[in-house]
Amino acid sequence: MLDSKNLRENIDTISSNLKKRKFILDKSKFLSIDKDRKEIIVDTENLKNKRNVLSKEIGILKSKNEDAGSILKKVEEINNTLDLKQGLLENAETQYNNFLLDIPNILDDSVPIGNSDKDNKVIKYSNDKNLEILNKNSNFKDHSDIGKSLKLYDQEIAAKISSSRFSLLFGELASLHRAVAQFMINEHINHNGYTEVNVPLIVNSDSLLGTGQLPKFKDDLFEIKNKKDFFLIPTAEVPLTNIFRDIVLLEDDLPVKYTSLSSCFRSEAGSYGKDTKGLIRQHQFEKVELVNGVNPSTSDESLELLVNSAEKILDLLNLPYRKILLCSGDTGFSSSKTYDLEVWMPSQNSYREVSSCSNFKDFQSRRLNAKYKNKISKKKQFIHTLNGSGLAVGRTLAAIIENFQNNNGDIEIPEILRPYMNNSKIIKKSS
RNA sequence: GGAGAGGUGGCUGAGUGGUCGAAAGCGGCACCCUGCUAAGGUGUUAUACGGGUAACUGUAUCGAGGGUUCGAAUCCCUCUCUCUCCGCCA
Repeated sequence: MLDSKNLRENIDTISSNLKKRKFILDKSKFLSIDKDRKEIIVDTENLKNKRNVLSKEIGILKSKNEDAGSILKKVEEINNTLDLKQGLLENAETQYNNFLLDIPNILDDSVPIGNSDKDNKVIKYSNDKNLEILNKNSNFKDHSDIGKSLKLYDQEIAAKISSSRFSLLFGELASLHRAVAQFMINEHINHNGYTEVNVPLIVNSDSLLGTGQLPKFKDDLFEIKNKKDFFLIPTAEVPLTNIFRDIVLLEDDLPVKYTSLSSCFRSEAGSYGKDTKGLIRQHQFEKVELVNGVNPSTSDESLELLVNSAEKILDLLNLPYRKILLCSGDTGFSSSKTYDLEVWMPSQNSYREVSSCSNFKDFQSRRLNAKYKNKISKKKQFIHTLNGSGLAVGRTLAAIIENFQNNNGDIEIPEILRPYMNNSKIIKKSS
């Protein structure tokens, strides 16, 4: 949510900024909504003031045992008009709030202008030497076929147990999955300054409103039916970021950096027929999430650090990937600037997103009411929040399987993961 | 799941219908004192939004939402969270 004061005072600048992401701000509508609301507020406040003054007089008269009849009548009149105004006020407030909630975040100046993902800017390609080796593999298969032929992956049984878009991993592939997750979160804890948090996987609607999944993106969520106001988390961003909701941090405590390995649940409504094979698009998947609450003066640097932490995982796994700066048209609603990391998926001959790192500035913290106390001004100010995946575990596993497959269908275990796999080097078909 | 108790300012804790945004203490801040010295004194100290150059001033907020009333921290209803006991349980 944008700062309404800022919007009022800089409406032209903000409007042209939002235009970059194809959002047309109805300036005159905002100004009139804003003005109407204010007039009604001033109006009702004045009436309330009158009532308060008169009520006090009544109290004084009554304590002296004097008659307060005439004043009572006046107050009654005031209350009647106040009742009428109340409806108007509520109406004006809803209009005002809805208008503000529908406005996306202001884009950072460094975000390239563009319409779609085609206009995203590639910052760099990494580890691309693997690419050549892979292209020479004549028996090349996708990760789900490799898993199946090793008898370590099954989607059909998962469909029986649950439904489509679920998977079962067996044996060493299950272990490898766990190893990937362990490795990732350990990196962030041990080398990137993160505090591990174990979070609730079920959250209430307030939390989802705070991070922006609600009200706009309800269809993407799993809602728990028999328990009202319960949802499965689509990402650990929700519980982690909501740690900051309604609290005031000390400036010296910033930045606060939390990480969590959690399951994530997404309904994937509207993606029928897309990525039906394999681990790419599942209703349930694991992800290591990184969340920062920072001093507003340092959030630009924090975003770079955050994306570097995620990149390092791919580097250490020696997976080919590219780093992308999303263009104005592709940057998410709440984000002011977003980097994506995309890992090379040879079977699809394309790069697939494994991480998305965003700086929300004060857009989320305003909704969350997440503040810190400024040491100099002693004022409470909104923190800046950031988050990023570090990384999506299932997709990373798929990328490992595909990029580290051998001609004979075995999977080589990336060196950095071997300590997590009893030092074995390879996953072979058991005969 | 059953029974009970309770949610008041940074903290502790008064306040059961009327000059209560809220006593007192602690803590914080400012100044003063400097032979009561790991002390003493005085003052000050919530947040959000609005009006005013400013002094100042208005409205709202005592877990949340609704209700009663001219007037609610205080009465009624619903919800929620915490604590204690019992049951169940990984």
